[in-house]
Amino acid sequence: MKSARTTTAKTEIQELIISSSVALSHSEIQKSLEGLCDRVSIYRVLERLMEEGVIHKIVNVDGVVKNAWCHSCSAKHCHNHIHFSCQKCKVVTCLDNVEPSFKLPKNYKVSEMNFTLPGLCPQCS
Amino acid sequence: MKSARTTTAKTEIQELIISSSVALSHSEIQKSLEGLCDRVSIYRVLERLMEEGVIHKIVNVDGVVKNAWCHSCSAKHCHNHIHFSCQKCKVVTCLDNVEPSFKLPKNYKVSEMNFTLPGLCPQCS
DNA sequence: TAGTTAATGCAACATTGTTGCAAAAGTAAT
DNA sequence: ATTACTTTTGCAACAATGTTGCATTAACTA
Ligand SMILES: [Mn+2]
Ligand SMILES: [Mn+2]
Ligand SMILES: [Zn+2]
Ligand SMILES: [Zn+2]
Repeated sequence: MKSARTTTAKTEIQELIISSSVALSHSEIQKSLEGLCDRVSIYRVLERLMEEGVIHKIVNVDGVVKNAWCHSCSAKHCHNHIHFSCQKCKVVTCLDNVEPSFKLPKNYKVSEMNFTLPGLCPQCS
Repeated sequence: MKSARTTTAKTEIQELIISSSVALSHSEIQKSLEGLCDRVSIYRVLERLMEEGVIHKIVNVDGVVKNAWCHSCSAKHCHNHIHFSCQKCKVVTCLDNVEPSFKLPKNYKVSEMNFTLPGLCPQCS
């Protein structure tokens, strides 16, 4: 019965992600924290937040992993919304209410969805 | 006016990707080639094939980059089809004729599409 | 066949992420 | 407040992936 503990690192990282309007990468989080904790700890806190189901990861087209707070998924932890990835300002945004529809061939069992659209965001276009 | 040259490495890698029914990662290609060329050369050949517009990259949910031959995009180099990523056998497949539809907010200019669905493929489910 | 230059091999490096283990810190009971 | 217990952290070391510079090799052209 291991119980989670409230630490400065976890609180700070959590607040950072909650208050951010865009998804954050590990390196972006590290810069914001300014040496508050080790880089390994950031990975472990993110891992913990994932297990708690309060954040989700977005693997960008360039391979950079971004972390975003789960705003839309309340009861069941799902995120089948689209992510927009601006090629100019490098910002990744959750388009929480844009959910694509498609028809899959038989016998494919989907467990998750990962949609990322590179392009130009409203600010940059 | 630099002109491309036909080399063993390029020919081999190209044939490997063409004849494969699934998308291939760098390490998978390297294993198949059995020391035919340096790993850096593989990266450079893949880069070249990308520029030629004959292959496309798929960034998997686990961050692994897979390379696939462009079968569906003939004239214009586009790949707005879905990719299925089996969590059991780790295979990534292009579902060339599954194209999702969605409605984006104004002022977003999409240049590419990236759809990946993790789950269980027909063989594994 | 010789000259030109694209492509390669090699070493060195950067970035991202993982693991083991001892030290530190959070939590609850005394 | 002190103690005991266990989670979380810091550090070092490592692995995987990708990039760059430069000398050498090899493909194409004349
Ligand atoms: Mn999202
Ligand atoms: Mn594809
Ligand atoms: Zn932008
Ligand atoms: Zn499978």
